[in-house]
Amino acid sequence: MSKKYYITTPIYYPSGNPHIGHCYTTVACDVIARFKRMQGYDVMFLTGTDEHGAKIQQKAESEGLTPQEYVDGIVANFKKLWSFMNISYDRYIRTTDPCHIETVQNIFRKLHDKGYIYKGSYKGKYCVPCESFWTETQLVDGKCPDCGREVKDAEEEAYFLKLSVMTDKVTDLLKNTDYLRPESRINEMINNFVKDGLEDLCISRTSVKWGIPVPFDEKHTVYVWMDALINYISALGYENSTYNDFDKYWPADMHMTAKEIVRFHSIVWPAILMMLDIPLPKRLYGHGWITFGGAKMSKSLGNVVDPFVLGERYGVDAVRYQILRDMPYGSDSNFSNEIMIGRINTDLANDLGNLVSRTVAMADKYFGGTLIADRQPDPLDDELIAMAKALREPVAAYIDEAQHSLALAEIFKVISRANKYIDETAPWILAKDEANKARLATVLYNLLETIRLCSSLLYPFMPVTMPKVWEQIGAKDGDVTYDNAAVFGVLPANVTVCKGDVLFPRIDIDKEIDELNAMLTPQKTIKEDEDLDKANIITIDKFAEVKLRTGEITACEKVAKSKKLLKIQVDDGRHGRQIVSGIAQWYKPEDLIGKKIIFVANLAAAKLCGEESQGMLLACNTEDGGARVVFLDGDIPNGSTVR
RNA sequence: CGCGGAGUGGAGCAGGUGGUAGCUCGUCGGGCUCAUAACCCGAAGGUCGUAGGUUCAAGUCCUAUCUCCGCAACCA
Repeated sequence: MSKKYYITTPIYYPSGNPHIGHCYTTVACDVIARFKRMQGYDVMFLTGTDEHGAKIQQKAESEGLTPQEYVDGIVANFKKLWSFMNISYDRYIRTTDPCHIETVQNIFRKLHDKGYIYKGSYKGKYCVPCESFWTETQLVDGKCPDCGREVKDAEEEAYFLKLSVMTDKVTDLLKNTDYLRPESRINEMINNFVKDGLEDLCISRTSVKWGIPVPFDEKHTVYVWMDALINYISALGYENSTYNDFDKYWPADMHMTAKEIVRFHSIVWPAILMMLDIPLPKRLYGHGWITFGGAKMSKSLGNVVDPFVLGERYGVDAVRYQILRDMPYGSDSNFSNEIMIGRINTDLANDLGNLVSRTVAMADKYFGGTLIADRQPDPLDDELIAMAKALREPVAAYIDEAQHSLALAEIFKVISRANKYIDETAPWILAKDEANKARLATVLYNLLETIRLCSSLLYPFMPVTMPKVWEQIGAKDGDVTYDNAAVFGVLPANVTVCKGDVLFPRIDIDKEIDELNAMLTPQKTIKEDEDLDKANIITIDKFAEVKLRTGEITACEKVAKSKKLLKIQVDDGRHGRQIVSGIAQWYKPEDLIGKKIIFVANLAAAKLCGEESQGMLLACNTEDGGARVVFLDGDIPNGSTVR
C-alpha cells in the first residue's frame, strides 16, 4: 500500500504578476512535496489561480481586455515563474476551469438542498454609479470610497451560508486539534471571529458579473471566497467528471497559506466541509510575510525583488535557499538584497560550496581522483559520523511541520562540523607521508559521505545544484535515496571523484549593490515623469479650475488620533481656514509656524479623523516616500492668487 | 480604553514550565594552506525597554509604565 500526501498552495489572485511572496509559499510547498516523494509518498502537489471577482473585472476593463483574456495573460506569467523556479506541481487548478465551475455549482446546490444556504437580504450603503455595496466602516466621510459620491441605504437579496450553526464545531477544531499552525494564530482567530459566535456569510453577489453563476438563480454569482476554497477538492474531481482522485488524495495533508487568509482557511473552509460531511484537512499552516525593511513592496524596490531577476543573478537554487532559510517560523522575515547575498555567500559559497570544492580537490590531488580502499579509523571521526547519521530524522520532522528554516539550520550544522573536521585531521599533513595513505583515504571518504548525506537531504531545497554535487563526489542515483540518507558508508570504498565547476560563486556584495542601484535609478525617473505626464495632458481651462492661493501658517498642532496628520491654521488673507495635512512624519508643528505656503483654495472640505480640512497645501514627493512642503520666500501678501 | 506583535552585546534573532545569558553575521587577534581571500580557534562586546513587587534566586512570574511595528481609521 503506498502512502499518499496531498499538499496545496493557496490559489493566487491574478490581479498582478507574481512576486517574491508568492514564490515563498510555492517554494516552501515544493520542498515538502519533493521531500515526501523522496520518502516514498504518492504526492499530489496542487497550485493554481483564483480568477473571479470584481477586482479582476475592473483590472481587465482598465486594460481593455475581457476578464478571461486578462487572467489568461497573468496565469501564463505564473506558470512561467513556477517553471523557472523548478516548482514540481502535479496539477494546476484555475477557478475558470469548467470542472471547477461544475463542482462549485454542484456544491452550492447541495448545501442549499441541505438547508445550509438560504436566501436573505444584504443591507448596506449602496453607491449607484459604482454599483457597489459598502459597509459603514468602509465609507469615507459618509461617502463612497471609490468616487466620493453620496451613498444610500439599500438592500439586495443574496444567499447566505449558515456559518453560525458551525460555531461550536469550528471552535473545537481550532482549540482541540492541531489543525491550525502556528499555535499563535489560534487565539487570533478565536478572539477576533469565533468567540462571539460566527456570523452567517453572504456568499452571492448580483453586482459582480465575473463569477460563477448560482445554478438555480443566475442573476447571482458565487462569492469569490466560496468559489476559491472549493478548488482544493474540485481539483481532485469532487462533484465533477474531469478528475478522479478525490478518494485517493483527500483529505489534504497540508494547506499552506500566508497569514492574511488564515481566517478563511481556518473557519469558512472547515465549516463548508463539515456541512458536506467531508473529512477535514489535517493541517493548515499560516506563514508570515516577506517584508522590505518598513518600506512597502513598491516600485522603487520592484525590479530588484523581481524573482526572475534574482534567479538570473544568483541562481534559482540560491534564491530558493535564502527565502526559506531566513523566514522564521510563523513570523515575518525582512528581505533585502544585502541579506540575500550575505546568506548565499556565507552558507552556500563559504560553507557548502567550499566544502565540496576542497574535499574533491584533495581526493583529486592526493589520489588522482580515486580513493584507495584501505582504511584507518580514528576516534576523531566519531562525532562527525554520528552527526551525519542522525541528521535525517530531525530534518524530516521539521519538514513535516513546515519549519524549513530549522531543517536547513540542522543540515548546515553538519556541514560546519565537516569543515572543522578537515582542520582537525589536517589531510595536507597526512599527505606528506606515504605511511598515512590509509588514514588520509579514511578522512576523505568520511567527508565525501557527509557531503553525500547532506546533499541528499538538501535536494528538495536545491534540486538543480545537488545533482551537480553528486557528480563531483562520485555518487550514483541509488546512493542518494532517502533510505541511504541515514546510512554512513554507502559510497564505494574506492570511489572516484570528478572535479567540477564552482557550485555557488561568491558574490561581491558592494559591487552587486552598486549594480542593482544603477539598474534602478534611471528607469524610475524616466518612466514616471515622461509616461505619466504625457498621458495626462490637460487644457488651460482645466488648470484654471484649480484656485491656488498663498497663506501663512499661524498655528499648528498634531491631530491626536492620528500619526500622520497635522492640523494647520492658515491666514489666507480673508477669514482664515484650517487645513489638515498628512505630513506629521516629516514636520514638527513648530517647524511650520510662520511659514508661507501655497494651498488649493477651492477644494471641497473634508473631515479627517474628525477634523475639518478646508483645502490642501502643496508639497513635493521625495524619493524616500516622504514629502516636502513648498514654502515661499519674500513678502507676498496672504491670499494672493498663484498661477 | 480598537485588535495584535515586539523591545536581549554593532546588526538579526533564540531562550520564556525561574537557578551561572546563547546563536548567526559583523569587529579584533591568532592558526592553517586542501579550498570559492574560503576554513578552524580565541577575544572583546549585553546590569535581557523602564520602575516597582513575589522569591533564597527573575529575560524567565505579577503590577505599572515608556517606545516601536503591523492591521483597522487617516495620508485633500
